[in-house]
Amino acid sequence: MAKKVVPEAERRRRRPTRQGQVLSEALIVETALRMLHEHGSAGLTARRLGAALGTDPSTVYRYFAGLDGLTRAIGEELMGRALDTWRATGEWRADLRALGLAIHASYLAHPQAAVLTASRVTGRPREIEVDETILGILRGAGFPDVDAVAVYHAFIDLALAFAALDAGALALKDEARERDERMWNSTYARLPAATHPHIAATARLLAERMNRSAYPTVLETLLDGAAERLVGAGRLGG
Amino acid sequence: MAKKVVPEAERRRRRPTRQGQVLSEALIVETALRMLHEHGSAGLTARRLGAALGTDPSTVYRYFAGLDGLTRAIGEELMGRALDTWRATGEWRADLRALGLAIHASYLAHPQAAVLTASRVTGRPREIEVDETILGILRGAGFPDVDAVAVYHAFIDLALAFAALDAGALALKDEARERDERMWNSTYARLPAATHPHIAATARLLAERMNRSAYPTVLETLLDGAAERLVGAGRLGG
DNA sequence: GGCTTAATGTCTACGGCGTTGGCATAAGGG
DNA sequence: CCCTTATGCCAACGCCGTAGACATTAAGCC
Repeated sequence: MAKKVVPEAERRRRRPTRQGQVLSEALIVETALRMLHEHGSAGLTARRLGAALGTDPSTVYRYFAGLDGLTRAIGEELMGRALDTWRATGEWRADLRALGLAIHASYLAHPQAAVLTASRVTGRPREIEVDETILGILRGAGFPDVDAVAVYHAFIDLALAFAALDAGALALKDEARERDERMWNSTYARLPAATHPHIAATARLLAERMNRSAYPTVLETLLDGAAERLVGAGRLGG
Repeated sequence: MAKKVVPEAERRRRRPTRQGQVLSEALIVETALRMLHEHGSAGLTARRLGAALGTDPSTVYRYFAGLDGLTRAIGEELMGRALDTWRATGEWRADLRALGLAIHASYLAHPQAAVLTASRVTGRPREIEVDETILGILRGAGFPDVDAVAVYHAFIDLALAFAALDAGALALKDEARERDERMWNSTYARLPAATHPHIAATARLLAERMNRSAYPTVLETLLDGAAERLVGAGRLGG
């Protein structure tokens, strides 16, 4: 832990860096995102961040409790961006679908960052806002609380899990360019039918499909399941 | 990259370490897994591994192309273990369910290792074997190739994505003990109903549910969806 | 059994990392 | 205008992954 981290809200003095840069949490997060894009998911280092900000590396520790704290703030930022692009329509299925895709897309827009953050629960405001929103959609649609919580749990974990998985693939593609991308066209497509009949038989279909995300399909399946739960509950409840 | 990595199969000379240890890929992977358990997911370092093996750290590079190569071998090992605990029954739904749960369980048995490997596609033998198995189950059950591939894609990505997500939570719990675990009982349970009515209304249900994995539920939903796809295809095809 | 050769383990070193503690300084309140 | 202290800067610590040169010894051959 650094000496003491002053929360952004209580910050008064804004002493500029030797190079004239005035720091803030937002600026640091933004710069970190850019560095992740430029140098890959392992490229976020205090020293490089300092250089990019025109600052001594250790200054970052006045704003975040270590790089780990910065990482959590980045996750919070991505979640916030998802929420900002989303609009409610009142139709629960459409709203959930759009929100799920927005979260997924927001993380995939910064795959190198997503790799670091998507599987972490931060408990920060924007993340809580997303949770509240999802529960609101479900309870508003008439799901009994037990079902609303069950669907919420599946929904949010699905979104985050696929965000992390797909971001991993995408980040790898950017970093170790194409090595992985061609796996399905090279390694898998060349397996002999004698030892791997099923892969051999479907190689073309696999190559077509495996470079896309399974998330939209799985999400739709989940929504189907939820819809059935809803009519079931309706029958019982009223 | 190290100087040159000799594949395990072509290894002849087995010169023991100064401390009498005879090395092998298997021994190194096993030791790495133990170290991950003992020191957490960031605790796998060449130096520590060397110490645990009674070896100079750089020796590891004779067996793996860097720690990254070792990491991939660990992933392969976990996937192999999942396959080894699984038995086919001939009933596609039961077989898929069991295989999915086996993969998930195998990774969660070593959460710190799973965090490092679950979102990486290795293209190594046991991983390919799993893929072949899944496709075999689906095609054997009568799924047309297009559907088999679609369900396969959703199935394997779902298993890996949740393995990574849940392992992340579990590894965190072991390392930063309970800080995260109590999130749902502390942070979330204390949100005022005025600002977060839906979370407040369901706080008790959330606390109960959020510390378990959503994977079994989601997997079941996916299998439901697949079953409907199958009867649909049956109607069209025959 | 002795010789050769190259596989394997060991040593040393490089550049980079996160993080801390002490210090200088200038912003803002009075 | 002075005081306080938040804030930025500096130097240093103990890690890290990994490469290159070197030492040793097992295996293959006669």
